[in-house]
Amino acid sequence: MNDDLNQMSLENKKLREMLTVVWNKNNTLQNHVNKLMQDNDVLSLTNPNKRKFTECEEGNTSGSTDRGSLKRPNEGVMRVYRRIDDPSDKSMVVKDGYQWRKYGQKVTRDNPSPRAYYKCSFSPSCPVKKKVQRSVDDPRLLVVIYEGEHNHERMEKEPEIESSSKRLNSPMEVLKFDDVLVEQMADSLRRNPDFIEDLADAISSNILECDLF
DNA sequence: CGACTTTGACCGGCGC
DNA sequence: GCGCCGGTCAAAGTCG
Repeated sequence: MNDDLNQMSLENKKLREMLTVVWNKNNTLQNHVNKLMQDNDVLSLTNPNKRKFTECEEGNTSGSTDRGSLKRPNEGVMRVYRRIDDPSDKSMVVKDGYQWRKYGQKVTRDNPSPRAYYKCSFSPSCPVKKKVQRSVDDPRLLVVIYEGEHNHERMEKEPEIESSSKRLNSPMEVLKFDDVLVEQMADSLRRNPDFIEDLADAISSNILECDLF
């Protein structure tokens, strides 16, 4: 009886360790996928041949030295992704605690969904603008590009969560987002014969390792 | 009536 | 110089 219990607790311990490893790998993979999605959306929002410096990846401040007429890159430019439940919803409203006034909408060449232009309407002196457009790859994903910095406080303490647009703040929302990501990853990987082969190798080698354990 | 949205026109940068 | 394209303007419409 005690042997059985010891055996079970040992197996339990092994399983827990394996789960930890899998969990860590999953996190690493998800970070990688997020990064890839961001890179992908950068390319889909801006024509790669005519990419402007003002729309480069956030945080990249290299190359900020004055080179002729080139604008300084990434000054106050921030990119945010919002998931929406209903891809047919055309409102593209993103609640972020500030009040925005729409001043234009355009269909861009490389993305069939229109891009909406907003200005911060709280203060006439506030220079912040934002652009909202659906991702060309995933219509359920809104890409919001903020330009500039607010020179005033937020209007609302917390952004209101609407059915059409949600922030990925709560654990449940993160899980939901993760589910979709995993779905997409699995789908794309299933179509890759090399991956299936590698997966089979990895599983077989893993089974051998476990047997030796 | 004021604030906001819609939408066609216009402007400037860029490539050819 | 011309055409394309993204960004902005502004008049008209809509809504509460």
